[in-house]
Amino acid sequence: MQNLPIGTIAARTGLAVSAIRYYEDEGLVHPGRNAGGQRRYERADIRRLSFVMIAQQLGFSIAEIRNALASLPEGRTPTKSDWTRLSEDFRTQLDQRIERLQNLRNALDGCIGCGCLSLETCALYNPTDRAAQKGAGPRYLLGDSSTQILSEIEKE
Amino acid sequence: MQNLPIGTIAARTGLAVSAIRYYEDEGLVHPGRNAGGQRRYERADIRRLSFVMIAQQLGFSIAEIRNALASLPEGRTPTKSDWTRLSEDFRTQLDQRIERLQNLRNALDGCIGCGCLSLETCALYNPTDRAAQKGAGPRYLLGDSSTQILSEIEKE
DNA sequence: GTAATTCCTCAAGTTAACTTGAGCTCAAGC
DNA sequence: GCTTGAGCTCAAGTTAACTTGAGGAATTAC
Repeated sequence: MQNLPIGTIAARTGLAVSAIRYYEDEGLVHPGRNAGGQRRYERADIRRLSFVMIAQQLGFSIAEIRNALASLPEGRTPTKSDWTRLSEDFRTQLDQRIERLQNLRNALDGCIGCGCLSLETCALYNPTDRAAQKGAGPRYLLGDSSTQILSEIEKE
Repeated sequence: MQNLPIGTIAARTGLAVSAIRYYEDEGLVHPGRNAGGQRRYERADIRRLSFVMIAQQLGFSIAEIRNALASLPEGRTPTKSDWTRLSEDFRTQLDQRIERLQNLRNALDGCIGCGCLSLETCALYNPTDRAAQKGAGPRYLLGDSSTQILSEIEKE
């Protein structure tokens, strides 16, 4: 339970040995060492690494995953409630991603989908109530970094 | 309509000039050249590049976007129905992504969320009806490449 | 007890998606 | 008509997330 070598972890997670070592460099796992200096993992690390893989699939970066994993205890094997807490935060982020994708899909349906990209009334340009936005200017679906995409689509 | 320089395109899309040139190398736009050898874009290219930006936001790779754009005509300005066709395919892919995220969220709710990662009945392991899966083995939520994640979660 | 595995470190390479810089040419303004 | 801001090309650098390789040590198997 306290002494699994890296090859075993690799076999059981499907990760490459090099990837597991990389994750250690990135602070996602913290295996111990045996007398000969080889890494020794606990069973809990398999779950930890599985979480990393799932999160990666969902498009989270290693930095974000490290952040999420920070809520797990290092000294002891995580309990159910440790995992629950972690996955609640994680779920919140997931929900946001899903919502964003859905908003975009809906907007695309009404905008690119109808070929109307150039219209003033384009849903991508003004998802909510246009009249209500005076001083601050319009808010966009894609977030701040993409503001210009949409205002430019409108101009065309 | 036929002679916008790259700086104008950059200003109107919010893309960096270097990014626009990069997209040309990647085959996403095909501007003409003027007598002096400078790139000259059409208005339609702004929409084309806007589409690239939106697709990027949605997590599509340049290769995927190039593929999607392949359904647009090169010789003439795309019509409404050209865009409609493109965005229908695109929407299908979007729908799949959203569905996948939702499946995962639901599975996480019932699995990592409850701390049950080790259970035989784990939703991540067997999202549908386990009894119905005999010869082919279980199907997983994360897709083929992640098969091992989930079977290993179950073992733990 | 030795041969075959497995593991270790550290440096360098890889892919995607761009940016930066050098050195040089075009074009637009006054 | 020349100065100055755009553009051009091509090579090299950048970040994320890893992989590959070299050279050597620890384990395991028989």
